[in-house]
Amino acid sequence: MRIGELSRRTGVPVPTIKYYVREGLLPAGELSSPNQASYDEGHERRLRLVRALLEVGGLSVAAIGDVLTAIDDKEQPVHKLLGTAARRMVPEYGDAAGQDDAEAVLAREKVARLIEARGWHVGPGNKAVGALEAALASLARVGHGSFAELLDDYAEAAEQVARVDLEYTARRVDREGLVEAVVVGTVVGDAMFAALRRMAQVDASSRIFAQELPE
Amino acid sequence: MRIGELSRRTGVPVPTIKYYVREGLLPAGELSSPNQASYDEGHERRLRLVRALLEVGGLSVAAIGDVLTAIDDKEQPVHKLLGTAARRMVPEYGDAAGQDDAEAVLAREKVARLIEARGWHVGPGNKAVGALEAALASLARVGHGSFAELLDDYAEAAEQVARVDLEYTARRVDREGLVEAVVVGTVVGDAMFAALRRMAQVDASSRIFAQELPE
DNA sequence: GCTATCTGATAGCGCCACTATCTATGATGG
DNA sequence: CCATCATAGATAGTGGCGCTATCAGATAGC
Repeated sequence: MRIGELSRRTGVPVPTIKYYVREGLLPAGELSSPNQASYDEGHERRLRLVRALLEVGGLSVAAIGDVLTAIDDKEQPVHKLLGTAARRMVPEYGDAAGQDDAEAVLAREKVARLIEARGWHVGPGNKAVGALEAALASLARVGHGSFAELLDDYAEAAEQVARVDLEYTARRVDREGLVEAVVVGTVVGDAMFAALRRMAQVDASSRIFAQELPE
Repeated sequence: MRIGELSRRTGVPVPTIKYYVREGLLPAGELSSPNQASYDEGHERRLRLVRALLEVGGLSVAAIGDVLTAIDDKEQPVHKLLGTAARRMVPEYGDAAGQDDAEAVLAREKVARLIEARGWHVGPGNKAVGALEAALASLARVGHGSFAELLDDYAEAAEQVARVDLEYTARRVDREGLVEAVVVGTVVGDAMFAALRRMAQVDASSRIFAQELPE
């Protein structure tokens, strides 16, 4: 198919597709003549993936580029690859936690204790660890440090979710499918859970307020 | 305190503080003379809240402005206020789901069935519902529609989290504290859970890969 | 041949979260 | 009292990002 049809099928404007190709998010079409290129279902699929990561996952174009480059690198062993993928999918909270004040220190301790208690095999270099520390430090700074008491309940729920996530990815057989499943699952899974949490919150609070305010 | 000290205490540059005041995120300092204003702990607290919503929550300045305006509006009844707060804290997936193709229709059905099965009291106008629909539609479009099979497990975990969220907010007595707790809990809670999920995933997959690749 | 479409390249746009600079004023310390 | 510093308020500018517009030259398909 030509670029116009690709655009029509996916709803992505032609100049935007070209932009993605320039940025390395999408391989160029195969040239049949100096100014004619043809695109296949692989391109379409990749393009939809890019849009999902952008719109649902909120990833930046640069981050998507990194993740996809890792996916396409046939050399890298799978577990390393999953690492890069995961690393680029966590937003940078680096400077947010990097204040290194009392709250940051306490947050690090709390996270270390949690990991210890859970027996999790996660190194301190993990970005998610930093993100969690940043979140806890931030809570303390805004005077909601006690929200951290819910940490264990959150962790419990997170373990449940991670379990089914892993079951899902375990179904994949081929390498590319596996990594893609991880990427999609991680990114879209976040959005899914956040939405479900909101819905469950609304439901729970409507039950409470319905009693108190029966108007 | 003067603006310089506020800046030092929070690590936010003076021009940025002024910018926030202009944008309505922060009330102006009390003028003691035409070019001297004093700020108190209330300002400091609010400023920290703004930074938390920006850095951890990833909210836009405009969204934060809306949420804070709602918090400060002493007229509005609490439940309406919680509504506005929640509405502005969900990113706009509107046009992402708005393709109205087969996937979108199926996603809507799935979500409706889930709400039905869970007995949740959530209207279809709820933004979280739209976000979930968008996520599911997106999954289907990238060929990972079967990820939606995990929906029920996700919902279960979300209910657990929402339960403890509600318990936390129920402790608040004063109006402002309540709303703030909801805002902080929602926004930072998302980040917290996402980080925990990553960590749990890493742990779970390390257990699997440790067996397969005992290097 | 004619029109619609294409490639590849370059430049520009709109938004956003700041940041820089300026003037006029006042605070502060020796 | 005066030099120095900080401040308020206003306006303009910056850098990054995700596109979007425009163009020249070439080709497709009728």
